[in-house]
Amino acid sequence: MTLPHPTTDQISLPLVLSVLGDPTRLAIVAHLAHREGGKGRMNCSQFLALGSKTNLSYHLAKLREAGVTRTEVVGTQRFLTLRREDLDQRFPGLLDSIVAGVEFAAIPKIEESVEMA
Amino acid sequence: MTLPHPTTDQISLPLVLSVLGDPTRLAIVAHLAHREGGKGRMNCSQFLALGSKTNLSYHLAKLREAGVTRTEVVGTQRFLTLRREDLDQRFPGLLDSIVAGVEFAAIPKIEESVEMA
DNA sequence: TCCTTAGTTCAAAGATTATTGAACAATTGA
DNA sequence: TCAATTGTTCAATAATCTTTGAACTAAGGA
Repeated sequence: MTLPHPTTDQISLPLVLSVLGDPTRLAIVAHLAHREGGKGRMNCSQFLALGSKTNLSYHLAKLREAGVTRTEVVGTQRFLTLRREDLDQRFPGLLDSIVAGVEFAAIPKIEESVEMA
Repeated sequence: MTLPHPTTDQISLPLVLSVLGDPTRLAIVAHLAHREGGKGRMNCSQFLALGSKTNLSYHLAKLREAGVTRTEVVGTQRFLTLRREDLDQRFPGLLDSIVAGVEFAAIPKIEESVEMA
Protein backbone atom coordinates (compact mmCIF):
# COMPACT_ATOMS: atom_id res chain seq x y z
CA MET A 1 0.00 0.00 0.00
CA THR A 2 1.23 3.45 -0.88
CA LEU A 3 -0.01 6.84 0.13
CA PRO A 4 -0.19 9.70 -2.40
CA HIS A 5 2.95 11.83 -2.55
CA PRO A 6 3.62 14.71 -4.93
CA THR A 7 6.39 14.19 -7.46
CA THR A 8 9.51 16.26 -7.01
CA ASP A 9 8.51 18.86 -9.56
CA GLN A 10 5.08 19.18 -8.02
CA ILE A 11 6.55 20.43 -4.75
CA SER A 12 5.48 24.06 -4.38
CA LEU A 13 7.54 26.63 -2.54
CA PRO A 14 4.67 28.61 -1.00
CA LEU A 15 3.05 25.38 0.13
CA VAL A 16 6.28 24.10 1.71
CA LEU A 17 6.76 27.42 3.48
CA SER A 18 3.25 27.64 4.83
CA VAL A 19 3.31 24.02 5.92
CA LEU A 20 6.56 24.60 7.80
CA GLY A 21 5.22 27.83 9.23
CA ASP A 22 3.23 25.82 11.75
CA PRO A 23 5.20 25.19 14.96
CA THR A 24 4.03 21.60 15.38
CA ARG A 25 5.03 20.67 11.85
CA LEU A 26 8.30 22.53 12.10
CA ALA A 27 9.09 20.58 15.27
CA ILE A 28 8.34 17.29 13.51
CA VAL A 29 10.68 18.22 10.67
CA ALA A 30 13.37 19.31 13.12
CA HIS A 31 13.19 15.94 14.87
CA LEU A 32 13.35 14.07 11.57
CA ALA A 33 16.33 16.13 10.44
CA HIS A 34 18.04 15.63 13.77
CA ARG A 35 17.97 11.88 13.29
CA GLU A 36 18.80 11.66 9.63
CA GLY A 37 21.19 8.86 8.93
CA GLY A 38 20.69 7.70 12.47
CA LYS A 39 18.79 5.26 14.56
CA GLY A 40 16.16 4.13 12.13
CA ARG A 41 12.87 5.52 10.96
CA MET A 42 10.25 7.19 13.08
CA ASN A 43 6.63 6.25 13.34
CA CYS A 44 3.74 8.56 14.09
CA SER A 45 3.33 7.54 17.71
CA GLN A 46 6.74 8.84 18.56
CA PHE A 47 5.44 12.35 18.00
CA LEU A 48 2.60 12.11 20.50
CA ALA A 49 4.33 14.67 22.71
CA LEU A 50 3.51 17.20 19.99
CA GLY A 51 -0.23 16.64 19.82
CA SER A 52 -3.10 14.20 20.00
CA LYS A 53 -3.18 11.17 17.73
CA THR A 54 -5.87 12.69 15.55
CA ASN A 55 -4.13 16.00 15.34
CA LEU A 56 -0.82 14.38 14.40
CA SER A 57 -2.54 12.48 11.65
CA TYR A 58 -3.70 15.83 10.29
CA HIS A 59 -0.28 17.50 10.49
CA LEU A 60 1.59 14.51 9.11
CA ALA A 61 -0.77 14.41 6.14
CA LYS A 62 -0.03 18.09 5.49
CA LEU A 63 3.69 17.41 5.50
CA ARG A 64 3.27 14.48 3.15
CA GLU A 65 0.94 16.33 0.77
CA ALA A 66 3.35 19.24 0.56
CA GLY A 67 6.19 16.87 -0.35
CA VAL A 68 8.19 17.49 2.80
CA THR A 69 8.02 13.97 4.17
CA ARG A 70 7.62 10.48 2.79
CA THR A 71 5.33 8.02 4.55
CA GLU A 72 5.94 4.32 4.18
CA VAL A 73 3.20 1.95 5.25
CA VAL A 74 4.53 -1.15 6.99
CA GLY A 75 1.88 -3.24 8.65
CA THR A 76 -0.16 -0.96 10.85
CA GLN A 77 2.63 1.54 11.15
CA ARG A 78 3.65 4.51 9.06
CA PHE A 79 7.32 5.24 8.90
CA LEU A 80 8.32 8.79 8.25
CA THR A 81 11.34 10.22 6.52
CA LEU A 82 12.28 13.64 5.25
CA ARG A 83 12.32 13.97 1.47
CA ARG A 84 15.81 15.38 1.79
CA GLU A 85 17.03 14.65 -1.73
CA ASP A 86 13.90 15.88 -3.45
CA LEU A 87 13.84 19.07 -1.40
CA ASP A 88 17.55 19.71 -1.91
CA GLN A 89 17.15 19.26 -5.63
CA ARG A 90 14.10 21.46 -5.89
CA PHE A 91 15.13 24.17 -3.40
CA PRO A 92 18.85 23.94 -2.71
CA GLY A 93 19.82 24.98 0.78
CA LEU A 94 16.28 25.60 1.92
CA LEU A 95 15.83 22.64 4.23
CA ASP A 96 19.24 23.09 5.82
CA SER A 97 18.73 26.77 6.51
CA ILE A 98 15.30 26.11 8.00
CA VAL A 99 16.45 23.26 10.21
CA ALA A 100 19.45 25.29 11.33
CA GLY A 101 17.10 28.08 12.36
CA VAL A 102 14.92 25.95 14.63
CA GLU A 103 15.59 26.52 18.31
CA PHE A 104 15.89 22.88 19.11
CA ALA A 105 15.99 23.51 22.85
CA ALA A 106 12.55 25.06 22.66
CA ILE A 107 10.68 22.18 21.08
CA PRO A 108 9.20 19.28 23.05
CA LYS A 109 11.30 16.17 23.37
CA ILE A 110 9.82 13.07 21.82
CA GLU A 111 10.07 9.39 22.60
CA GLU A 112 13.14 7.60 21.42
CA SER A 113 12.39 4.83 19.02
CA VAL A 114 12.07 1.60 20.89
CA GLU A 115 14.37 -0.99 19.46
CA MET A 116 12.46 -4.22 19.10
CA ALA A 117 13.85 -7.64 19.84
CA MET B 1 7.69 58.97 11.99
CA THR B 2 8.61 55.34 12.40
CA LEU B 3 6.54 52.23 12.20
CA PRO B 4 7.07 49.35 14.63
CA HIS B 5 9.59 46.76 13.49
CA PRO B 6 10.78 43.72 15.45
CA THR B 7 14.42 43.71 16.50
CA THR B 8 16.66 41.18 14.81
CA ASP B 9 16.50 38.67 17.63
CA GLN B 10 12.72 38.96 17.76
CA ILE B 11 12.40 37.61 14.24
CA SER B 12 10.71 34.21 14.52
CA LEU B 13 11.33 31.40 12.05
CA PRO B 14 7.82 29.96 12.00
CA LEU B 15 6.40 33.44 11.56
CA VAL B 16 8.75 34.25 8.69
CA LEU B 17 7.88 30.95 7.01
CA SER B 18 4.15 31.34 7.36
CA VAL B 19 4.29 34.95 6.21
CA LEU B 20 6.26 33.93 3.13
CA GLY B 21 3.93 31.00 2.53
CA ASP B 22 1.39 33.39 1.08
CA PRO B 23 1.81 33.81 -2.70
CA THR B 24 1.14 37.55 -2.68
CA ARG B 25 3.74 38.19 0.00
CA LEU B 26 6.23 35.85 -1.58
CA ALA B 27 5.83 37.77 -4.85
CA ILE B 28 6.46 41.05 -3.06
CA VAL B 29 9.64 39.69 -1.51
CA ALA B 30 10.77 38.26 -4.85
CA HIS B 31 10.37 41.69 -6.46
CA LEU B 32 12.25 43.38 -3.65
CA ALA B 33 15.07 40.85 -3.87
CA HIS B 34 15.21 41.18 -7.63
CA ARG B 35 15.91 44.88 -7.31
CA GLU B 36 18.27 44.83 -4.38
CA GLY B 37 21.14 47.20 -4.93
CA GLY B 38 19.30 48.54 -7.93
CA LYS B 39 17.13 51.36 -9.09
CA GLY B 40 15.96 52.81 -5.83
CA ARG B 41 13.39 51.90 -3.27
CA MET B 42 9.90 50.70 -3.94
CA ASN B 43 6.72 52.19 -2.61
CA CYS B 44 3.48 50.39 -1.93
CA SER B 45 1.69 51.58 -5.05
CA GLN B 46 4.15 49.80 -7.25
CA PHE B 47 2.70 46.52 -6.02
CA LEU B 48 -0.88 47.28 -7.03
CA ALA B 49 -0.70 44.55 -9.68
CA LEU B 50 -0.63 42.10 -6.78
CA GLY B 51 -3.79 43.23 -5.02
CA SER B 52 -6.04 46.08 -4.01
CA LYS B 53 -4.64 49.01 -2.08
CA THR B 54 -6.31 47.87 1.13
CA ASN B 55 -5.18 44.32 0.70
CA LEU B 56 -1.59 45.36 0.04
CA SER B 57 -1.61 47.44 3.18
CA TYR B 58 -2.56 44.28 5.04
CA HIS B 59 0.11 42.09 3.44
CA LEU B 60 2.85 44.70 3.73
CA ALA B 61 2.07 45.09 7.42
CA LYS B 62 2.44 41.32 7.84
CA LEU B 63 5.84 41.40 6.17
CA ARG B 64 6.96 44.28 8.35
CA GLU B 65 5.65 42.74 11.57
CA ALA B 66 7.43 39.48 10.82
CA GLY B 67 10.70 41.35 10.30
CA VAL B 68 11.01 40.52 6.62
CA THR B 69 10.79 44.07 5.33
CA ARG B 70 11.57 47.52 6.60
CA THR B 71 9.15 50.36 5.93
CA GLU B 72 10.43 53.91 5.83
CA VAL B 73 7.90 56.71 5.97
CA VAL B 74 8.78 59.60 3.69
CA GLY B 75 6.04 62.13 3.24
CA THR B 76 2.89 60.29 2.25
CA GLN B 77 4.86 57.37 0.89
CA ARG B 78 6.24 54.24 2.45
CA PHE B 79 9.44 52.93 1.01
CA LEU B 80 10.07 49.26 1.31
CA THR B 81 13.29 47.32 1.61
CA LEU B 82 14.14 43.75 2.47
CA ARG B 83 15.78 43.30 5.87
CA ARG B 84 18.51 41.36 4.12
CA GLU B 85 21.26 41.77 6.71
CA ASP B 86 19.04 40.97 9.66
CA LEU B 87 17.59 37.91 7.98
CA ASP B 88 20.99 36.67 6.85
CA GLN B 89 22.34 37.05 10.34
CA ARG B 90 19.41 35.34 12.00
CA PHE B 91 18.80 32.59 9.41
CA PRO B 92 21.85 32.27 7.14
CA GLY B 93 21.01 31.22 3.62
CA LEU B 94 17.27 31.19 4.17
CA LEU B 95 16.33 34.27 2.18
CA ASP B 96 18.58 33.35 -0.73
CA SER B 97 17.24 29.83 -0.99
CA ILE B 98 13.67 31.07 -0.84
CA VAL B 99 14.16 33.79 -3.43
CA ALA B 100 16.00 31.35 -5.68
CA GLY B 101 13.05 29.00 -5.47
CA VAL B 102 10.45 31.53 -6.64
CA GLU B 103 9.35 30.98 -10.20
CA PHE B 104 9.83 34.56 -11.23
CA ALA B 105 8.18 34.04 -14.59
CA ALA B 106 4.97 33.04 -12.86
CA ILE B 107 4.45 36.12 -10.72
CA PRO B 108 2.73 39.27 -11.95
CA LYS B 109 4.90 42.04 -13.27
CA ILE B 110 4.78 45.27 -11.34
CA GLU B 111 5.19 48.90 -12.31
CA GLU B 112 8.71 50.12 -12.69
CA SER B 113 9.58 52.89 -10.33
CA VAL B 114 8.97 56.21 -11.97
CA GLU B 115 12.05 58.35 -11.81
CA MET B 116 11.05 61.80 -10.71
CA ALA B 117 12.41 65.00 -12.16
C1' DT C 1 -11.33 -15.88 16.92
C1' DC C 2 -10.68 -12.03 19.98
C1' DC C 3 -8.13 -8.34 21.51
C1' DT C 4 -4.66 -4.91 21.03
C1' DT C 5 -2.00 -1.70 18.42
C1' DA C 6 -1.44 2.01 14.94
C1' DG C 7 -3.39 5.15 12.57
C1' DT C 8 -7.32 7.22 9.56
C1' DT C 9 -11.74 9.49 8.53
C1' DC C 10 -15.64 12.23 9.52
C1' DA C 11 -18.29 16.04 11.19
C1' DA C 12 -18.48 19.77 14.20
C1' DA C 13 -16.59 23.54 16.54
C1' DG C 14 -13.17 27.08 17.18
C1' DA C 15 -9.67 30.03 15.69
C1' DT C 16 -7.09 32.54 12.27
C1' DT C 17 -6.47 34.80 7.84
C1' DA C 18 -7.63 37.11 3.77
C1' DT C 19 -10.41 40.34 1.19
C1' DT C 20 -13.46 44.23 0.55
C1' DG C 21 -15.54 49.03 0.70
C1' DA C 22 -16.20 53.12 3.30
C1' DA C 23 -14.22 56.46 5.89
C1' DC C 24 -10.21 58.57 7.46
C1' DA C 25 -5.38 61.02 8.03
C1' DA C 26 -1.31 63.26 6.35
C1' DT C 27 1.51 65.34 2.92
C1' DT C 28 2.17 67.77 -1.29
C1' DG C 29 1.37 70.71 -5.22
C1' DA C 30 -1.52 74.16 -7.58
C1' DT D 1 -6.83 77.09 0.77
C1' DC D 2 -8.30 73.28 -2.17
C1' DA D 3 -7.60 69.15 -4.34
C1' DA D 4 -4.96 65.18 -5.39
C1' DT D 5 -1.90 61.57 -3.86
C1' DT D 6 -0.51 57.84 -0.66
C1' DG D 7 -1.65 54.86 2.38
C1' DT D 8 -4.15 53.33 6.92
C1' DT D 9 -7.98 51.80 9.87
C1' DC D 10 -12.31 49.78 10.75
C1' DA D 11 -16.01 46.52 10.48
C1' DA D 12 -17.96 42.91 8.04
C1' DT D 13 -17.64 38.90 5.31
C1' DA D 14 -15.51 35.00 3.30
C1' DA D 15 -12.44 31.55 3.33
C1' DT D 16 -9.04 28.46 5.59
C1' DC D 17 -6.91 26.10 9.05
C1' DT D 18 -6.70 23.69 13.48
C1' DT D 19 -8.38 20.81 17.05
C1' DT D 20 -11.39 17.39 19.04
C1' DG D 21 -14.07 13.00 19.98
C1' DA D 22 -16.40 9.18 18.07
C1' DA D 23 -16.30 5.70 14.98
C1' DC D 24 -13.70 3.15 11.95
C1' DT D 25 -10.06 0.02 9.29
C1' DA D 26 -6.30 -3.03 8.99
C1' DA D 27 -2.60 -5.87 10.78
C1' DG D 28 -0.66 -8.76 14.46
C1' DG D 29 -0.41 -11.51 18.43
C1' DA D 30 -2.49 -14.58 22.06
